[in-house]
Amino acid sequence: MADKKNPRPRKTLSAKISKIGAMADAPAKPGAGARAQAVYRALRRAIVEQALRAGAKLPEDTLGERFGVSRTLVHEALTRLAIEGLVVMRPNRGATVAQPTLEEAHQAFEVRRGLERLVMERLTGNLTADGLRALNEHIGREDAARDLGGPESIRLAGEFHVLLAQMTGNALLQRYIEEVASRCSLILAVYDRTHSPECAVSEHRQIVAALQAGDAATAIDLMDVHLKAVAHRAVLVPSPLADIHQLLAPYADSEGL
Amino acid sequence: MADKKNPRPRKTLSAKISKIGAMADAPAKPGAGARAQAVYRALRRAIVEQALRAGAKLPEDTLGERFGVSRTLVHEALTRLAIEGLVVMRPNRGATVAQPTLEEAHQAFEVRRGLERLVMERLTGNLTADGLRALNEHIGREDAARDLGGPESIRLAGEFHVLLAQMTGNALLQRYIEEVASRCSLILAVYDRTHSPECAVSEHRQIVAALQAGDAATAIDLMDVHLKAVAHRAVLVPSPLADIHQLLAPYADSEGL
DNA sequence: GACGGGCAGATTGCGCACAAATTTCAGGCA
DNA sequence: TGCCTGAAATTTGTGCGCAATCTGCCCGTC
Repeated sequence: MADKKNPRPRKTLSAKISKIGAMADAPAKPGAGARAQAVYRALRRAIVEQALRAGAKLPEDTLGERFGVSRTLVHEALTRLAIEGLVVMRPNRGATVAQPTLEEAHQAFEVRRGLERLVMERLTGNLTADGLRALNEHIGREDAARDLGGPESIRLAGEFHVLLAQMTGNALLQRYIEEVASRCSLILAVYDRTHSPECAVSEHRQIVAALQAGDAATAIDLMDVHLKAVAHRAVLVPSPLADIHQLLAPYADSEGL
Repeated sequence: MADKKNPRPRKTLSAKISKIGAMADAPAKPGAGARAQAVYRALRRAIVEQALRAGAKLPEDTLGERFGVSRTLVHEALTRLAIEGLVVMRPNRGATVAQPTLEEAHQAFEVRRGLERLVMERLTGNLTADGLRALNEHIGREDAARDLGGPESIRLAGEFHVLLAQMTGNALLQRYIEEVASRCSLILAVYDRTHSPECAVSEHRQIVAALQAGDAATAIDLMDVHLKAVAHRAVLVPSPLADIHQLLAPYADSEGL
């Protein structure tokens, strides 16, 4: 009632904010700029855990509706994922979950080896008691998730490496490891149907042991072997459906297409 | 359109778009999504060449006005630069050119050493004749720009490393090198008042020579020494800010904005 | 004269709408 | 039957505006 200057039907969107905040790790705070981040994290996890398969379409409208935000924020989240290589955005054609080629897979693992080597060098003999406990705890979770099947265990395996990177105290290194680990997870999702987390977990144990022992050379070597093993498994078992582009490459080339 | 039996009624436009996206200096017609990219590149160059000093404010309105685009696109460009660490965006407070701390500087150079080592490993003994010529050509340009002073020569020094990364054929590695090299350029802009490109150029020469000779160990070592030498000059130096419109004029022109 | 409230200007956060480009689909013509 | 054509339906590109937030300034009070 009161004055006519008081038409205030704005404010209508606050309710949805808390929903977004709840699904990510942000509290029920109406923080500015936090919602795009939340969408970004949600999508990233969905991709890494294969809830969104490689090649899946990601229409901004649909996602915005689902998350309760406008296309603006979805677009920002997608842009970010595109920069990280988890999704591809083609002009006027929309975004889809990326389908890394075999070559891209090799490149990702190559870069990853270089970065993880830095982590090993940095961490050897520098593990705190807290850090060591956190690592063992995480490995325990990996162990527990081993029977739960692929998605969860793929994510945990990646997070082990992120945890290591975190302990270096090098924020940039951590970011790069996060990024390349996500990408590698996607690659495994595409190329490695029979992900066998058992060996990965035991390899993680060995790496931690070498770090604890202060044996840099062994730690680096173990990490290298570990990553090569993971990459090798993936390459050996290509999924025909997802790999169709790669399979047809020579035939397309031979016809000049 | 009579005799030509080209079966691509729908391919025409997409081909045109990708062409526009591919060319780096065509100010004529803006393609989809290309304008945000142009703003991004203009700002990135402006920062790397120190036209925009560390700490400078970057209001979306002002930049949009200067580049002739709306805040939407400026915001996208700034977001990207923020992800790369060249600018800082604080909620509701706007974006500024990043001011890396000494610790961040060390971290950046540490990661960079790891990445550049990968490049050296990859390139040793694998330089093509074309590649070698391109490298020498570039070094020639660095030489020529040596007398022209700071900005140009800082940019060229960074691009030398990008050129090397490009030759590995590893797109991800190239992207990371571009990113970390930009950041290092900003760091040098902040901490290194007496940038002496002379030694850098001669070091670049030595690196190419080692690569050509196929001497991996030497190449890696040279690169390591080179980066450590560059990083070693860390002296704090405050500097005033200047008018954004004028500073950005050449960068806007070069992108056709 | 210093401190605190708050008012005004400057900027960002973000939803929204219109235009352009793409894909889909229905009908028409060899 | 099948390809070509074109219009409708989707979906992205991007400018725009309002509300919220932040900052600086002015002023009343102790």
